[in-house]
Amino acid sequence: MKHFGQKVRELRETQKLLLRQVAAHLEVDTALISKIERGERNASKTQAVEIAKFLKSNEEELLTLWLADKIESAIVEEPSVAYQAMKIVNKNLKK
Amino acid sequence: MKHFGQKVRELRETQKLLLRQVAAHLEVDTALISKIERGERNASKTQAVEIAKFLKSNEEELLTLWLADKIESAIVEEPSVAYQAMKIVNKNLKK
DNA sequence: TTTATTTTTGACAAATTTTGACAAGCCAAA
DNA sequence: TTTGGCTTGTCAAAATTTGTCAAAAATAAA
Repeated sequence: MKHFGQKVRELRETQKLLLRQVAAHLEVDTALISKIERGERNASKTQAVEIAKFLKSNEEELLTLWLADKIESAIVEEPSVAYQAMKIVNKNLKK
Repeated sequence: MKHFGQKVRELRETQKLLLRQVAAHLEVDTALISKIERGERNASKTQAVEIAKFLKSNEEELLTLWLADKIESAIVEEPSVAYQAMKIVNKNLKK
């Protein structure tokens, strides 16, 4: 399963767009988009939404990948119990 | 399913300990423990481990609750796709 | 009730983390 | 080589987190 940045890069390249063009749309530095695509930085939610729009992608799909990345970041600190913890969260989600 | 803080409070009260005593062990202010038990603040991983030891609880169980809280915090920003995102994380976990 | 003890609350400064820009670097194509 | 696109490292500013303090509130003891 792809990460947010990977998906963004894929979309961007398919559409033959430059980092510069995406950056311009978000009004940020090109370097930042580069980092986001390579997973070195996480996009803010706003940025994720803007990117989705600009790349004419399914917004929900991209936000899902974006959130998955965030969850994975949280898990890094204690991967050994990640599975069990996810189960708990799932249970809590349903309420 | 309980949250980390709830479980801590339960353990502490069962053992008839005061916030002050737990706080002393972690060398932090009583107010902080109060906040942690009520879920107003998240404990650091170190604190979680120290609390588990002091309350003679199963360390893994407490860490699991602790991580679940962290994941839930991450999810708050975009709950609508949480379930799908969790699925992705689960898949990635298995690799 | 008073009094004493414990817990909670809100505000705050300090510490830490995150953020994005900038500038210099790399690499491939011309 | 030069050019254009992307990457990298570093930095200050901004934002968030952290824990303390003092005071209020709740609880328990007298």
